[in-house]
Amino acid sequence: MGEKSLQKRKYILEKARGVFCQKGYRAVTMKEIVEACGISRGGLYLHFINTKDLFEAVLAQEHINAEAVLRNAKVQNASPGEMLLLYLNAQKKVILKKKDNLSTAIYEYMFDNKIRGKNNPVRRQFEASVAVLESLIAEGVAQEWMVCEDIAEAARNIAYTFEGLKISSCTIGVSAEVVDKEIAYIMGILGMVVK
Amino acid sequence: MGEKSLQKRKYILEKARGVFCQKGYRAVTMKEIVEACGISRGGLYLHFINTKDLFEAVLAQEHINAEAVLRNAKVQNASPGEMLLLYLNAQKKVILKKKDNLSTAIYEYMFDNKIRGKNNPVRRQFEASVAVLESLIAEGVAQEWMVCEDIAEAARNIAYTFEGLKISSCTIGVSAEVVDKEIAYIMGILGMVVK
Amino acid sequence: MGEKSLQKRKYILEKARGVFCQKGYRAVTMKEIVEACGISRGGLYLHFINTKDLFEAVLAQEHINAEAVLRNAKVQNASPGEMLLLYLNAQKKVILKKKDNLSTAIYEYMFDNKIRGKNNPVRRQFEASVAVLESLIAEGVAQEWMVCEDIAEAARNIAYTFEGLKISSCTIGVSAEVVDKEIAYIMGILGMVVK
Amino acid sequence: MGEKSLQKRKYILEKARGVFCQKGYRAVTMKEIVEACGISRGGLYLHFINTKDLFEAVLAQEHINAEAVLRNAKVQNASPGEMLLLYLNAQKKVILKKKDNLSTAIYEYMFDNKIRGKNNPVRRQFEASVAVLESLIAEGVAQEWMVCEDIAEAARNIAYTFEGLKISSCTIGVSAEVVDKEIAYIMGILGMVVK
DNA sequence: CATGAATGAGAGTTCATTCAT
DNA sequence: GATGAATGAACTCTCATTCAT
Repeated sequence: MGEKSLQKRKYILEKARGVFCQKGYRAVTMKEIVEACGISRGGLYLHFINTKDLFEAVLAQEHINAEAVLRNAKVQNASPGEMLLLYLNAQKKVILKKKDNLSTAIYEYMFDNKIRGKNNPVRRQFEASVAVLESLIAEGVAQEWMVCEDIAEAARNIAYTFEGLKISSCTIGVSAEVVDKEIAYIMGILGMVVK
Repeated sequence: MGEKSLQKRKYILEKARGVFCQKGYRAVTMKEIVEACGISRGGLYLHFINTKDLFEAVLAQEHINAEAVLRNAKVQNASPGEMLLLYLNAQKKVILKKKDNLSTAIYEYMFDNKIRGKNNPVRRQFEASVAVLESLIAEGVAQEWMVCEDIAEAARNIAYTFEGLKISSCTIGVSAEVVDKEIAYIMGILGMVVK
Repeated sequence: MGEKSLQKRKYILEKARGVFCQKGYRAVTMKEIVEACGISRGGLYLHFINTKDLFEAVLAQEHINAEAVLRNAKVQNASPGEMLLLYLNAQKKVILKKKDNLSTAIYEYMFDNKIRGKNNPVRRQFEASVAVLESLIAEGVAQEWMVCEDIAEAARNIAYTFEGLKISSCTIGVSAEVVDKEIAYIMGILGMVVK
Repeated sequence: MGEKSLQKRKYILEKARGVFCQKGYRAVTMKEIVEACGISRGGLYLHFINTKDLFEAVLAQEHINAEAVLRNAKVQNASPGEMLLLYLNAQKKVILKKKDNLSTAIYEYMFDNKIRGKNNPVRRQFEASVAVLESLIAEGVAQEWMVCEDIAEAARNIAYTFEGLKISSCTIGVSAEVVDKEIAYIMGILGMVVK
C-alpha cells in the first residue's frame, strides 16, 4: 500500500505545484490545494502536515528536476561554446515560462523562511548553476574557444545576471529579446559570437 | 488642516516603512502598523483606504529617495569612471543594508500585484537605473576612459546583475566581498581597473 | 471606555458562566459562547484569548462569590451550632442546585489542567472551607456546645464528606434528604442534635 | 472464532484502559487507542461501535474488579474492625494510585453521560461500597466491637467521605497521611482505635 | 475478519475593514 | 477628525467514523 500512497503523494505534489505556480506561496490555501486535487481536507493532511511541508516537498521534487536539467546540459556532445549557449537558453526557457513557473512561489517561500547555509534550496541551485558555468567556461578557455581571466568570477557574474533576469521576469516582465541580448552580451565578453 | 493632515500622513508613512522593512509586505497586519504609529485603527483609514494603498504610498516616497541618490551621483564632480564606481557602490550599500531595507517588501508587493507597464514602480526604478548607467558609460566612452561596443546593452546587463545581487541578498545572502568582486568585474569589462 | 469594556467583559462572563453550568468545561465551544452572548466570534477574542482564559475568568468571579458566602456565615449573630448548621446548609444549597451549578465544569477544568499548589482554585476553596469549619467547631467546643477531640481532623472530615456529596451530585445525584441526613450525622458526632 | 474474538476484545480493553488512565476520557482519541493496541482503525470498530461503547466496556470490566476486591475483604478471617480497616485501606490504595487509575476518566465519562438510575456504574459501585460498609459495621456492633446508633447512615457517611477523598486526589491531590487520618477518625467515631 | 486511506463537519483563531460615538 | 469595539469571512487543522480492498 506504500506504493499507492506514494502515487497519491506524487499526484498531490503535481497538482499542488500547479497551484503554487499560479498563486505563489503565501496566497495558497489548503482549500485551493484540496480542490485542485479533488480530495478532502483531511486527506491532504494524511500526506502533508501543512502548506510549508507541502511546498518543501514540491521544492524537493523541483530540485531533482533542476539537477537533471543541469546534468543534461553537460551530457550534450558539443563544443564548450555551444554547450554554454545551450545551458543559457535552457535558463532562458525557465525564465520566460509563463505557466508552470514556480519562481515566484520559491521567492515568497524564501522570504517567509530565511534559511541560512546548505539547506537553502535557492542557494543550492545558484551554486550548482555557478559550478556548471565554471566548468563550461574552463573547458572553453582550455580549448581556446573562450577568453576569460577570472573564470570563477565570470561564472558568478553570469549567474547573478540570470538571477536578475529571473526576478525581473517575476516583477516587471522580460521579453525573449531582452534575454537573447543578455546571452549575446555574455557570449561576447567571453569572446564568442552568437549569430 | 491640510498641512497637519499631510504631516500626519508623512509620519504614518515613516513608521509604516519601518514595519514593512522588518516584516515584509504580506506578513504585516494593520495592528502592527497602528501600534507602530501609536494611532487608532480607524485613524489609519482616514489617510489610506487599505494596506495596499498604504504600501503604495510608502513605495512612492521610496521612489523619490532613489531619484535623489541617482541625482547625487551625477552631481559629484568626478570622472565618469569614478562616478560609475560611486553609483555602483551606492547600489551596493542598498543591497547590503540589513535594517531599513524595503526590498523584500517590494518584491512581495510585486508578486501580489502584477503591474504591467509604466505604473510598475520596480520597472520605473530599473529603467531609471539603466538610464543613469547608460549616460555614465556613454560619457566614459566619449572621454575615452571606457571601452564599450553596445552601451545600452552594457547598462542593461549591469542593471540585471545588480538586480540579481539584490534578490540574492534577500534569499541566500550576499557578502560585501561578493558585491565588490562583481563591481570589479563590471569595471574590468569596461576597461577600467578598480584598485 | 474602560468602563464600557469592563461592563461587556462582565456581561460575557455572566453568559459564559451559564453555558459552562449547562455544558461543563470541555464540551463548550467558542461558538456556543458567542451565541449565548449574541456577539461576533471576533468580539469574544477581544476580551478572552481562548476558552481556558474565559473559564478562568469565570472561576475568579466565582471565587469572589464563594468568599462572600463564607464571610456571611460568620457574620450571623448566632450560637456556634446554629452557625455551623447555617454554613452546612449553605453548602447543601450549592450541592443541590440543578441550574446555575458550575461544579461539573470546575471538575472538568481541573482534570484538564492539573494545577499544583496555591493557584489551584479547588484547593483554595477546600482550605477556606476547612478553616471556616475549624473556627466554628473550635468556638463550639470553647463554649461547651460541642464535643470534639481533634478539631482540625473533624473539620477536614466534614470538608471531605461534603466534597463527596458535591461530586456525587454531579455523577449519581443526591437528594435533599441524603444531604440532611449527612448534616444530622455530622452534628450528632459533634454532640449536637438537629431537630 | 467467538473464542478468538473474545480474546482480542479483552486485549483491546486492557490496552484502552491504560490509555484512559493516562489521558482521561474526553482527551482520548481513537488514534491513541489503535496505536496502543497495535491494530487498525477499522479493526477497533469491529469490536466497539464508538469511543463511548469502548469506555463502557472498560468500565464494566472495572466493575467486576471492584466487586472482587469487596468480596476479598469479606473473605478474610478477621474481626469486623480488622476487616473494616482492611477495606478502607484497599480504598486508600485505589485513591493514592498514580498510575493505572481510571478515576478521572470515569468522572469525565459521567459528566458527559448523565446516567440516572441503576445503569449508573458509579452509583452501583457507591451502593456496593455502602452495603459492604453497612454489613461490616453491623457485624462490629453485633459483636460489641463497635458503637453506632445509625449503621446505615454511618456507612453512607464513610462512603461519601471516601468519595470526597477520591475526587480530591484527582483535583487537588491527597497524601497518604491525610487518608490515614481520615481512616483513624472514622474508626474513632465507631469506637475503635487505630494504632 | 482486518486494514488504513479517505471523508467532512466543525473547532479554534486571525484580521482587514467598518461605524457609532 | 479620531477612536477602538465589533464584525464575519476565511483560514488552519483535527478526528470520529466509514468503506473499498
